[in-house]
Amino acid sequence: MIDYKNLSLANQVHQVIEENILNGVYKAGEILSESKLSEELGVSRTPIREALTRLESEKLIGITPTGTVVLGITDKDVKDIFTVKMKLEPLIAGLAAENISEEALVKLKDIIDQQEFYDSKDNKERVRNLDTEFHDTIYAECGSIVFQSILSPVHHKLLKYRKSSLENAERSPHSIGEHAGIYEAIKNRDKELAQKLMLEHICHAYENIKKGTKK
Amino acid sequence: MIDYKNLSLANQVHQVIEENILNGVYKAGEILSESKLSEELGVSRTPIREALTRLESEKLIGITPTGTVVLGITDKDVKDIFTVKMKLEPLIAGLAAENISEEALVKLKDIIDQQEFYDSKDNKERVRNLDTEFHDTIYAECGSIVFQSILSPVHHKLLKYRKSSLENAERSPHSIGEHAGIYEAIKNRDKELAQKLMLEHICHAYENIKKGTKK
DNA sequence: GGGAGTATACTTGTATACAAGCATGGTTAT
DNA sequence: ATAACCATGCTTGTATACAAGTATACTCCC
Repeated sequence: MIDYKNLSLANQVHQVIEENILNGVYKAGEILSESKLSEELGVSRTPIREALTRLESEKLIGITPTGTVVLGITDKDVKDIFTVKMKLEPLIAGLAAENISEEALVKLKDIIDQQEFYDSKDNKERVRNLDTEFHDTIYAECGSIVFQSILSPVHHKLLKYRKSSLENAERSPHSIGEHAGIYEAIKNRDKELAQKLMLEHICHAYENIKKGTKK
Repeated sequence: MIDYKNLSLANQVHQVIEENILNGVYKAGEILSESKLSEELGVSRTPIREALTRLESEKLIGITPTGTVVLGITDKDVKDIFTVKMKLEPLIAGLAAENISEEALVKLKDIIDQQEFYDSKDNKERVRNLDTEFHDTIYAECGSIVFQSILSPVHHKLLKYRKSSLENAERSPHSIGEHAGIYEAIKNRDKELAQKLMLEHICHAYENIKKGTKK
């Protein structure tokens, strides 16, 4: 399977703008102009528009004939996202335990190993990106395009909040340990355990985020 | 709130292509060409591309540098969609019972009245479109952009299957009756009842669809 | 006849030019 | 001074031209 993502300017633009929104560089309420983005990023309006179109379907921005406004995500959105994750993601973990391929198992193990490595090097950003990769891999291997298409964008939106959570020095090793547990359960094809551990993993992540946003 | 949907060619194109995919006019595996769509629909490639970009994020098509392939939805997707709906939509109904505005209540009532009217006129298509409007209104009124953005596209994907279900002569009045029950519960701000009735409504719809696809 | 190489006709991806609408600010007239 | 009107510069929306890559089919050579 060829990964075309690296080839397209529009995809790169999408990632950049998405990250800027989630990290607060483009703040909620701010007006984005296609022309300005075009100049800033050094590409024409066409790939910019394509990226904006996708960001709109993710509800991160709102496009009107008179301007494009940043919506971003609120604390309430985060709460709702975790509600969705708690309801659906254990199911996914169970499905993955049934359907995952051997290559994907190797990939999951590799992600966990890398997470441990970069955590020991205190490279938070890599750990965070690998967290996304871990969950995305499970989404991709559950065998359901419906669940994948719902959870993948939803999980991505937690970027900023995962950032504050995983930068909590205590949370990071716990999270990686939980990943390892989930991996083992999936590897052993233990559907029930995978579901249980995934639910706990999400609950812990949410509790940690709540702690982080309150202080 | 102004509805800009009617103004844009790209939105119209999106609707047309989406409908053609869901209704099987464009079959799974078929290759769509931007140029051909452009000629067929009488617009330039630009709005076509915008529509295809959105359809890709809905996972109804897959875009590669060598062509655009129709993915459509399978029976398994429908099963997964109902799993998602059963998990999330009762929550939404409960939230709507808490948050819905008076105008939206009037709108829901009006939708139900129209459904009864068009059902008596045997206008299945209008009944079906009103079903979408009923659920979309509840999504919009639950006060959560996250839930709305997940459930709205997911519900839309059932178009073809809703078609076969609601064209079942017996299901249609039942469905409308269930809508009325949900409306009453939301109007009375009875959260628990709204949740319960919504779950039942979805279960019935799914059972009916299963019956329809098996024969 | 079969195989290799090339040309052609597609595909998506990108850039740019043009159109229409709106908001804002300046200017002019009262 | 104030109000109305007009022009200017923005916005998104659309069309079109060009670029790069690929698959296929045809032709030529062996």
